[in-house]
Order: sequence, then structure tokens, then C-alpha cells
Amino acid sequence: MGSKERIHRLKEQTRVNILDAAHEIVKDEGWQALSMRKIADKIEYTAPIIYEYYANKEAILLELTKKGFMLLAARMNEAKSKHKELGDQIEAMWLAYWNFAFEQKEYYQLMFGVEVNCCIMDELLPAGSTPYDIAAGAIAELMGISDPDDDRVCTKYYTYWSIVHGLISINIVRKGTSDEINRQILTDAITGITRSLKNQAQAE
Amino acid sequence: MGSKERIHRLKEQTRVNILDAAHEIVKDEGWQALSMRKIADKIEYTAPIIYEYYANKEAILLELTKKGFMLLAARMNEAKSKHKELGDQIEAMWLAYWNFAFEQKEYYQLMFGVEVNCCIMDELLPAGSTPYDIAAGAIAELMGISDPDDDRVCTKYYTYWSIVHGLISINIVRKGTSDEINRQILTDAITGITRSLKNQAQAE
DNA sequence: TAAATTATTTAACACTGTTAGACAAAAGTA
DNA sequence: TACTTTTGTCTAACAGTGTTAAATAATTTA
Repeated sequence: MGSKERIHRLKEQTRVNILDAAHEIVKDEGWQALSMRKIADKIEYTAPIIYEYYANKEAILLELTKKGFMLLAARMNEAKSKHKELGDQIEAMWLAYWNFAFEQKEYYQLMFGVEVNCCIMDELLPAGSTPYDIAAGAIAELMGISDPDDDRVCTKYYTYWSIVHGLISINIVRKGTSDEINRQILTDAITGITRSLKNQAQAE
Repeated sequence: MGSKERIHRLKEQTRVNILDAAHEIVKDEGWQALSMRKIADKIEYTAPIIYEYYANKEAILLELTKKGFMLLAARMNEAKSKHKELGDQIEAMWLAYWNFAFEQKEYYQLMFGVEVNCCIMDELLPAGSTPYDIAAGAIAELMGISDPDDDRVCTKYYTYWSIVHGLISINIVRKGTSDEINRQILTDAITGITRSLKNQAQAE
């Protein structure tokens, strides 16, 4: 009889219900607030039932991570397919990546280990002790700008910071890249940005 | 009598002992393993004592964050002071930043919200569904390289990724930068890297 | 209808951060 | 010295966490 099938479908359904419930809780209250009992509440069961479907909480997070990567892949492929020229394809893919990160912020945080701890550090630190305070002066001077808080300085500072921090994060979370490649990216990027600063300053 | 002073010094000492104990636990077992009771064990007290010195666990983390920023500032200033030329100063500061991130990994994670969740995602995903798999083909083609796993392609991919991911992380953790500045950094960086790919390919 | 299997829950364990109340030690005062 | 007050410290507890074993309810099989 086909009742076996029906039951199997139902079980498959609660499997996805668990993931959906987890995702919904995280969207509303953040990753820190996700608990097995809350998931159980949402799917109208008690907590131990979840262990019939997933080995533990980590397994749920892993499944959501996978789902996130599949979503991201779909977005990037779609963006790519809309262009013929290689350069445009690459740009479109990274813009798709960028948009995914903010539209599916919870997935992105899980996939790439971006924690949101404290928010405003600047006010709690002595003046002149943030990385910005320390670096912006030299950047401004090299650009021939007197005010270190000028938007153009700010932009260049964040350009430096983004690539350095991005490369660091990737290395801390996944130790995939070799030291060789890291050094090359880091020095290339820094000297590249610096050169562009100098050229801009000379052009004016 | 000066015993007031002595007692005050002792209290100040346990305040730093608490921070030191916390840092040591994190170095040994990671942030996830840090608990008030473990800190108490390490300083040979019971847990409630800690609340005489810090309002709660978050306050301890905040204090460690501050300490991390002071350490980083010292490193960057020291690096800067060793050079006369502006460009060299900037490069030295970012290299100091880079080194700090790995030598004081625990501090860096706390300061900039870098979580270390799961490690090897690639093997758990269907082939061709990682961002690398999707983007590397176009990058390789644009560089005139047939193998998408070539080290030169890998380097360029990570350059793209670092700046995009870095900028995303900074925006998720601290919402300081404006959308204007973000867009400019993002498109500038992407088109910049792409242009350098094209030039390299043409030069060969 | 009785037995076997499956689904679900209750109760518990060992943790977590945090607080209130009890207890002991020291200091101040007469 | 004896008494009171303050200070330091701990025990016990609460509500929450992930997780497991055992008991119960529901369903299917014989």
C-alpha cells in the first residue's frame, strides 16, 4: 500500500519544516537566540523529536550552510548568464554575491562566520587609537588632502581595510589559501592602492 | 593607614587576573568554551565573585576588545614610526595589522567578529557549486589560462573575494560606511582587478 | 483482538549566565 | 576587650541551553 510513501513524504516535510523554523527564528532574533526548544515550539513538537531528523544542532546548521551555498550559486549563475562578455560576467557575479550577502544576511553570516558582536567601538576608545585614526593621516597626506575625515580618504581607507580584513577572515575561517598566495595578494593590493593614491594626487 | 591602598591594588590585580584567565581559556579552547565558572576556577574563586568586578560576561568581552584595540594601535604606530616615506608607512601599518591578526588571533576574532564554524565546505557541496567553481572559469578565460585551478587564477579569485567579503563583513559588523562609499569601493575594486587581468593577458 | 512497531513525550543530566541570601572575616567604634 | 558594621566570599537556586534514556501513546502488523 502507498501509505509508506505518504509517511515518508510527511517525514521529509518535517525535515524541511525544522530548517524553515530555524531560519525564521534566526531572521527574527539572530543566531544567538536559536535553540532546539524554540525550533520544536515552532513546529509544534517537543525538542527530542528533532533528534529523529538531525543528529544534533550542528547538523542543522550544516544543512542550512549547504542550503545557503546552493542559493548563492543559483544567484551567481543567474547573474553570469545575463552577460556575454567575460568582464561583465565577472562583475555581475560579484555584484550578485554582494547582494546575496545583504538580502540573505543570516545565511551569509553562517556560511562565512561573520559574527555581530558589539557595535560602536569608536566612542569607547581613547581618541586616536582606532586603526582609522592611525592610518588616515598618512593616507590623507599622500592624497594631498588636509582633512583626514574627508570622504575621499575614508573611501581609500576602507579599500585598504576591506582587502586586508577580507583576506584575514578567509584565512581564519578556512585555511585554504597558501602563504605564498596570501603574501602576493596582500602586497599587490596594498602597493596597488597606494600607487593609485599617488597618481591621483599627482593628477590634480 | 596605607592598607586601603594595598587592598585597592589587590582588587585591581584580580580585575586583570580575570581578563588574563579569560584570554588564556580562549587561547586554549576557543571563544565558545569561555564560561564564568571556568574563569572563576582559574583565579581560584567561585563564579559570583566575578560579578564584583564586571557587570556581566559581556563587560569582560568588551574590556578584552578594548585591550585588543590598544594592542593593535601600538603595533601599527610602531610600524609607522620605522619609516619616513608615506607610502612605506602605510604599507608597514597594514602589514602590522595583518601580523597582529594572526599572532593575536583571539583578540582579532573578538574585535572584528570573525567566527570559526565549520571548516571544509567544499567536499560537502555538489561539484561546481562553490563560488570559486562558478567564478574561476570566467577569470581563467579572461587571463588566457585554460586550467581554472591554476595558481594565478586562484590568486586573482582570492583578490576579488577578499575585497568583496571584507567590505561585506565590515558592513555587517559595523554599519559605519555609507552606501555611496560602499558602491564606489566595490565597483572600483572589481573593475580595477578585472582591468589588470585583461592587461596581463594582453601583455603575454 | 493481541502483539509488535513506531511516534512522541516526560524526566533527567550536565552545562550555561546570573542573582539572592547565608556565612565568615575584617574593620570601626564604644 | 566586646559589639556593631562593613566587606569579602560562598552556597543554593533560577531559568535557560544541548542532549539522552526511559516511559507512554498511537499505529501498524499478525
